[in-house]
Amino acid sequence: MLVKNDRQKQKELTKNAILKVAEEIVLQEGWQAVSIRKIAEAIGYSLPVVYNHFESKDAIQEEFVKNGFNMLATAMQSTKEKYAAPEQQLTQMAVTYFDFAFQNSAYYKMMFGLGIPSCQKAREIEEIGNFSSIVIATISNLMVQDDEQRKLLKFHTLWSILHGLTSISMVNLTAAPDEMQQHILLDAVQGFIKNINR
Amino acid sequence: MLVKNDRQKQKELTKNAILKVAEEIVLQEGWQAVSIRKIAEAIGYSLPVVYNHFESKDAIQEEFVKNGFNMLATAMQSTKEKYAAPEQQLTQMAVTYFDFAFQNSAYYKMMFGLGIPSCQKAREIEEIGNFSSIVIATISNLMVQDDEQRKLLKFHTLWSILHGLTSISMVNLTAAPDEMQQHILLDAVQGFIKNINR
DNA sequence: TATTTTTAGCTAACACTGTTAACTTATACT
DNA sequence: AGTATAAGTTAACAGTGTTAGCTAAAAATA
Repeated sequence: MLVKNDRQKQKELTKNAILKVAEEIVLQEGWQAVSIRKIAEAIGYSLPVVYNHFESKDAIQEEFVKNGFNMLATAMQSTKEKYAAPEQQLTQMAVTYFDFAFQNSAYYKMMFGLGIPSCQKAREIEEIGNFSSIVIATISNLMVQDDEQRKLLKFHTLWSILHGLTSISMVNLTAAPDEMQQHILLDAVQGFIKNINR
Repeated sequence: MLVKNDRQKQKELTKNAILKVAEEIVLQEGWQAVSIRKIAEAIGYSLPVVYNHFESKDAIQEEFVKNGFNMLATAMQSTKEKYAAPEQQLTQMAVTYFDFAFQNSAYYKMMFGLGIPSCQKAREIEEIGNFSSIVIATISNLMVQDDEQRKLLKFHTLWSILHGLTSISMVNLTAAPDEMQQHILLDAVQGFIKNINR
């Protein structure tokens, strides 16, 4: 005979179990490998029990998104409190962001819908090389010293800026209006160009 | 009676038809909604015919990635040729990149495995707001003028930089070694800080 | 305490999915 | 004309998300 509180406690327990199992599968095989049946078996219940805790598979993903952003927010907040100067705060918060993404990659992938398109093969696609060359050639003309390593670094920086802006506004996470997008783009690229020779 | 050339022509034709159908479905419902059966019906053949042109569903996606990077490369090359000064080249190439992503969003989503996590709901998740506030508060301390609109712009710029770097190195598209990642990150963020007051 | 109501859990099914094996039909070549 | 080859078919396997309908146990009521 369970009191109301014990019930709720039990419910939360299995809910956490579900999320934990899902996280493990995501880490090893990706979100598409997560199945309600696998989860059910892992937590020792039959299939429809999962639906008592989550309305759908998408709802599980949504939980990851929410939890993920909460974890990220608290991590960055605590980093911020360790430093006084805003410059240092921002720089260290950037490191925290990056670390969070890789230490909790299951969450990060959910948060931005990264489907991991064949991580293994991605590097072998030569078409990407063509694209890189064109950009690197242009960057090269802006740089005073001819350091191959630095060119590569600058290329990756620029590509990150472009892809980041693009995918964030594509996933529609922000409420930024359309006319703002162009400003963000130019703002970021001009900052990149200004900083290109250190 | 078809000659060898006609055969190959026919084969390429249906291959293109497959890709076109896939593209349409991706645009309207996303990659996960693409099914071999839907494709087969749309091109007027039975199911296994699709497998004569593509080894698997993943192979179709890979074709999108390759074609996508080719299209992107040629678009950026042609933009580059329209300008003389490297600063202008780079700026306009950034615009081209951005435009490509949205005009060919089916391709771009494939190229980076963007799964579109509930585009509709994404904006309603308040957890994202918490995260934003923390970063904006820090950015605010670095800015001399107190323009709310500009703060938002700078936040999106920084977030784009962070997410771009993170997801590109997570998808493992680049051959950048691990110790370079940190450099890219700091390079980008310091460029951002330097440029924060225009 | 006995009876009803609510809850928890189950099995079984539906309508899909990617993928493949085995068969049939039409075309091309000797 | 007869045979090899290619093209295309149906049917099945193993898996997916999701739901309807049933059973057994616990909680609440009388």
